[in-house]
Amino acid sequence: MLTAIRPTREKLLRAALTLVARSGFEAATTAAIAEAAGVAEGTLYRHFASKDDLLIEVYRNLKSEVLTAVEDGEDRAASPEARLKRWWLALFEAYRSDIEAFTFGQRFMESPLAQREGGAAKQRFIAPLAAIREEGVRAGVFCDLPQDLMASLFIAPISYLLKQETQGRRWSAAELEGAADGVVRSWRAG
Amino acid sequence: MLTAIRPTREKLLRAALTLVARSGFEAATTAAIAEAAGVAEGTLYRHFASKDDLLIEVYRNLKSEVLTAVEDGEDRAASPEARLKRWWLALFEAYRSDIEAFTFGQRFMESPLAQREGGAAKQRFIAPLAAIREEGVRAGVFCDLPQDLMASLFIAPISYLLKQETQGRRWSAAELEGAADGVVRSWRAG
DNA sequence: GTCTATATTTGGATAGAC
DNA sequence: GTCTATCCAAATATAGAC
Repeated sequence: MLTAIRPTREKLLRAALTLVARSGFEAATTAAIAEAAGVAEGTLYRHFASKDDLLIEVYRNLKSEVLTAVEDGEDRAASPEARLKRWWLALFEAYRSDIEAFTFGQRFMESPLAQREGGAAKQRFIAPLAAIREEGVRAGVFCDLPQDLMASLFIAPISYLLKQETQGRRWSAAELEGAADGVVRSWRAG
Repeated sequence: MLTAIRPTREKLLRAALTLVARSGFEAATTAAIAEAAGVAEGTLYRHFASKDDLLIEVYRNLKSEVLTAVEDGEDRAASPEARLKRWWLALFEAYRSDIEAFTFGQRFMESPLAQREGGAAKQRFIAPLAAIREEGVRAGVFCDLPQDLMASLFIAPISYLLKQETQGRRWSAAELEGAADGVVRSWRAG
């Protein structure tokens, strides 16, 4: 993410992301962001109207990146269960590949800025999942609970396992397989 | 929680909790906390050495309250699967009964203060869960994945579903039953 | 576009009267 | 124990030279 088309702007975005991920929102002052980006504090305001705008931009960028990475791996021919498992693993890997971005996202969502953002990105994540669920419910392999509940059973473990990776726990491929299988079972008709 | 043995102190603790839950960590300034508690700003420092100490105290109190509430409902005679489900529902209800405390906890854990707290409370949550898992693995009903992975599959949906309750989604008893059953299935041997 | 310097506000914390 | 008044540091944002 954050390609170098507009170098200073991208440096500021990545500096803010890194600061928040490593030291929390409190640490991401305009002075600290500018210093980490290697520019003067005043320069920040040539690229963003405010600090909040900068942080919201960071969040939108990273959501977009993760989504693009995940949408690639789809396989529409497979069974609902296989597709579910594959998508779970793909989403996990997408976040894991930029763990600082993941941590930023977690913190952003617990900040007051989250309300200003709106949550438009969320729907793009939900839609493909809803399609898999629908197909599985029709086939009788998935239980017929509300979509938002099923989505929570799917996404929550990703978030929790990644949080532990930020704290030093590294999940092996076999462990992730096991977790993905667990998530698939949690969706199964009783 | 926050009984009225030391009224001013408890008012400050609850004021801080409410402010963080409703408006985020940024909003919980010493001025705002004191005003919400109905005392002067200087008074805060008669009861706590610093603002951080106050917030850490809030967190420790709420963890302790939730744990006490949950430990009551244990039933050692039941099957591992039944105990797991019962404990999941009990933990959900314990947090739900003070949803502001839950939100505070989420935000606290994403703040730099989390590192200072240490996470001692976590072990008290894990231990009973580990016992249930052990028994189920021996009986061959649960799959044999690492304890921390199993714990994540268990706790993560609680956190996610509660977060949605803070945003207005109210889960019915039937939906929670369904979610709990899903969690139990996620633990089952493949 | 970027820098230096600075205006302005707000935050955490303390002093001292009551 | 509580309040009023205040100090000091830090944070956001702007002005103006280069």
